[in-house]
Amino acid sequence: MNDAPRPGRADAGRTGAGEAGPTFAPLYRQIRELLVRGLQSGEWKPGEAIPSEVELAARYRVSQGTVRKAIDELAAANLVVRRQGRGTFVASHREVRTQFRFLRLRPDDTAADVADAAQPGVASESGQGMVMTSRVLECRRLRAPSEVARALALRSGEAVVLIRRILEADGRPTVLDEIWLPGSRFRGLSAERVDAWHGPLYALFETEFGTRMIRAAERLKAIAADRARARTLQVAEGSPLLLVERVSRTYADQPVELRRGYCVTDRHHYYNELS
Amino acid sequence: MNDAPRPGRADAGRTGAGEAGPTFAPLYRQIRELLVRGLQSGEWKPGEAIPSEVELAARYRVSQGTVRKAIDELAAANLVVRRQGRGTFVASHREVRTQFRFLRLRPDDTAADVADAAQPGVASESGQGMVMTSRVLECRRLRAPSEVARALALRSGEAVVLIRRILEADGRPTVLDEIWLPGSRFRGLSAERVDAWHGPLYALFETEFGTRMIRAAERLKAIAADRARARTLQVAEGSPLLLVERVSRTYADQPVELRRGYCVTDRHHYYNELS
DNA sequence: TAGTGGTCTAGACCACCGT
DNA sequence: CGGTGGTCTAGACCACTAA
Repeated sequence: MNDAPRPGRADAGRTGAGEAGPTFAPLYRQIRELLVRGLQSGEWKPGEAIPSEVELAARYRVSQGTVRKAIDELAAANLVVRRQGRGTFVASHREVRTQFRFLRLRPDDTAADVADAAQPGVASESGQGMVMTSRVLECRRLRAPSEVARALALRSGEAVVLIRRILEADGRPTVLDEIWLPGSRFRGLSAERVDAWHGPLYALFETEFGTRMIRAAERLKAIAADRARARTLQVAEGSPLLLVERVSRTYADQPVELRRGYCVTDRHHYYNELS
Repeated sequence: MNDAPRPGRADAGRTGAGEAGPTFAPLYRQIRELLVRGLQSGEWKPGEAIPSEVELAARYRVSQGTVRKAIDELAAANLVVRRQGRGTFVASHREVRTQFRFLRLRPDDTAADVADAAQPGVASESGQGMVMTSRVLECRRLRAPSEVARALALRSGEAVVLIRRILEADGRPTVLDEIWLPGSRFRGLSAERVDAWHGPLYALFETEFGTRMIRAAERLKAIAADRARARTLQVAEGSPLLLVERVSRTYADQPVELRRGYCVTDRHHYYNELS
């Protein structure tokens, strides 16, 4: 990162210094991006430890404090998990801590939620009993409809995979998921493969297809169940359903999943915390 | 915070050291709590600057770095806003930056949202045109129903204020809000007062009643419009509505608002980002 | 015991802001 | 210009974990 004893200059050795590009980022942000590149390239895989702070400081010729600040941001973005005395690990959807991060639907009874939620971020972790069983209705490959192509940043007509599945809670159909994935990333994906997998879908994607979902944006609407979906969810036609439309992204903000979840919210609700 | 030259001891001068209480927090966390107390007590009011980092460091006999880390956490929790070269300011619902923080309903057309959202937190700030006009239907005082009392941590039967209002977008009724507030905190609140106020409701609460909403938890459901609400919202009875139930809290996690918003989501959606 | 992340300090310099 | 937050460093010590 720097070559000689540096007199505290904040921008020594900046990438692209002096060029027309965007304003230059501080050192710790450059380090952060280098680390992200390491994660993206698979240099360090989910569940594994990244090098220690001192080692990274030596590698990049930077103080430990600077590396620390870089890692702090990665931890805040849930790309990495710190464990005192052990090291810093690449986040994985296989771990219990993180696997409920993208699952906001909860059973109503949960005494937690609105009631307590004394600790800002911690309350969400208590969501345990959420054992919904998945049943795949179909999994087929087709050409992307234009609106799916747009969401996934594909050319219209490119190959995509469509998974339709039901999530059941206590034997009751609760969520109908329609999941669109880019065909190129998910070659061998099949209904059997999904059904055989025990655990979160994102863990399957991460382990078997090397695609880690990093963040997502959701739009929620209340809609009336059409005939087909009402039937599938075993509710009356016209019943109110919560539609959760999600676009998930991996490193470099590349969209890799479009998901529409149609949720029966008689016994469940979507939980969110604002701050 | 400490008395003499301290040899790097991490827990010198801890509050309650040696007692049975919870495990002791690091220095910067104690400082953070002191600052929160200052905010809570009104020592520094919304919009005002808090003392500079060096001044606080001197006051608490701590290094600037420790104060900095404390303030970092307050900034992360949106209690405070840093402005380089100017100072650190108490967050206020009167400011444009923060006033859309608790408003997740957006018009569908928004080209942003799911489509781009290139920067995690930044995308949300673009929500500008959200100019919905408020019309108060009623504002009355009554005894808290048990379930409202529970949410607001009041004794059942204590005085509460109920505000019912309509939010209109482009002249169309879009949200029906039922807002419950503890009577004790909101003495002079009336329909006229709310109607006369231009700007976010939370800005009114903050400025006129000294109650700042810090964070909130929401539960969302899709429900069918009953006769009364359908009429108010000018939709067909049985139409799907997005019910957003929110409990807002102020300092010390005290609940001070229970709000139920019934949203027509034909032209709008609830937006959320996961990470 | 050795290695890791976590805390705290002290001091330097920078970028930005208002006067 | 002086003051503020922002970056970076170097070094000390702590708490925790695993061997």
